[in-house]
Amino acid sequence: MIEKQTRRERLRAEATQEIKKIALELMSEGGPDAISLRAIAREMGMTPSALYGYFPTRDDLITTLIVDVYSSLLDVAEAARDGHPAGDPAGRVLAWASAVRDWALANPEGFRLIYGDPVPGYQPPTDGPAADLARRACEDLVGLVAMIWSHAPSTRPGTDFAWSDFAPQLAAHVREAFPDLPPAAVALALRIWGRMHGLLSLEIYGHLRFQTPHPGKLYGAEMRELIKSLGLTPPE
Amino acid sequence: MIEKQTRRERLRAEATQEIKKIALELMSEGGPDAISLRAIAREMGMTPSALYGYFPTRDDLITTLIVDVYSSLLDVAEAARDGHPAGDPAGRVLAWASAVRDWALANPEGFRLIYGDPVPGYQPPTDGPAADLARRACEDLVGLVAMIWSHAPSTRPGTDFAWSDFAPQLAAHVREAFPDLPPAAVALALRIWGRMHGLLSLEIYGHLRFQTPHPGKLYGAEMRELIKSLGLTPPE
DNA sequence: TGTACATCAGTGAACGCGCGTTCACTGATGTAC
DNA sequence: TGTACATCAGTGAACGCGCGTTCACTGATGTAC
Repeated sequence: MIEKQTRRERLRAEATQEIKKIALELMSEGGPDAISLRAIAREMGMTPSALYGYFPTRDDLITTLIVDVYSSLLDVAEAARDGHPAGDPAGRVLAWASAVRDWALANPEGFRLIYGDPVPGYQPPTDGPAADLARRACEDLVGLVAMIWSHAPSTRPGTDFAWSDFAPQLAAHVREAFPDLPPAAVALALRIWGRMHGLLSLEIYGHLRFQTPHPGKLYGAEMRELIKSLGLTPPE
Repeated sequence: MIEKQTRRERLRAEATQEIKKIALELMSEGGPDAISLRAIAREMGMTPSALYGYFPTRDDLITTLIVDVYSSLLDVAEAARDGHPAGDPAGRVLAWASAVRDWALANPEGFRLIYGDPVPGYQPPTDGPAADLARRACEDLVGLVAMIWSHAPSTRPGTDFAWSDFAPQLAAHVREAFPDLPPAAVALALRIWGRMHGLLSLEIYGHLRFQTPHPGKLYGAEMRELIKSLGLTPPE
């Protein structure tokens, strides 16, 4: 009996998964606004109203989609980073950065969902799970920078940053987790984020198409130069 | 009589301008898909069908908008660059980069129009004026790098790039315009583009909101470190 | 300067479309005795 | 094991909406004599 109850739940979970999968496919074909409940229903051979048994509203679907997709990105990136030992900071950073790009190329719709124009009419919640994930991404980066900072204390970007240059919540969190880290390290983390995001979003949005057939080479060069500028030696 | 003929044309030009202005306002309020002929007509106190006297179709409006906006960005950036003498490469680069950011902050809708998700259902032409403008932007950047290259031949990013790493058209154009420039310089130009675009699009799309109250300081630090890494000394 | 005609900006009604969402319902799947 | 009931996934019709685009038209502005 419990098993049968579970069967219903399993079917329900599978249907939910299929809805999300089809939503992403639709988006990959027609942009963010192609995610319509009617189109999903059509694709699934269902009635539009049937979807209301799974998501109370279209915006809830979108929110769920973003959280799912963002989590998967971070999971993949963190796993790649942790594939290298703590003694190999350059390897950890490069693995993390490469994983982010690989994921974005494999899931361009997901990348657009997270970083692109908000879906028409969709207002992202300022708190809640999505904001938590953004914070987690930022913490990952600061963690990587902290690791580098402790390994290669030689050359440092000299720009003077103060804790007041960052959001209070971020500043407080960093100072607690990494008491020895100066504000300039946080600035560096955000700048690294910018460097990755820049080449990546140009590539994903097709703006490098007419410039280079090997966007990955640019990305790699950028990351390796970053490593070098921090006093570490990148792998071959 | 010619004067009266001209008057009609002037009114027509003014109406065209107003259509475009309102389209951008609508987009700034409601995202790219808020650009609807009906909404524009509503805002102008006209009938939707009246707009067909100015643009044959909605997509033509969008294309015109993109070209307009992109041109204004490049005009502003080039003017800022040319406000510094040829003997001051760092000044020229920084002025150019600052102007791009200032423009983007003043015209976030324009930035999204150029670099964001394509407007739903809109397919950007692979050639034509929009592609020309992208090429012009790229040439500006390569020009700046060429200028730096000739001023500070000391430290060079060592990554090995070949001409085959770039689109044939771009490679040919650069080799003709700057015969002494190595492929690595073109790679550097694209990487600089990425650095600017990264922080800028994170800022414009609101992803830095919860991280820092002074995104401009990050951008400035990034640009000044770039200058330094190329062996130039940034202004104070 | 005055009249007859041409131009052309804008009107208003209509078309077919896809959308999110609601609501009363049917019928199959699971549960309790 | 068999029957009576509850649950709940999915149906199908309907709502009101905004959209791009068309088409025949009106009426003001400009032109030619």
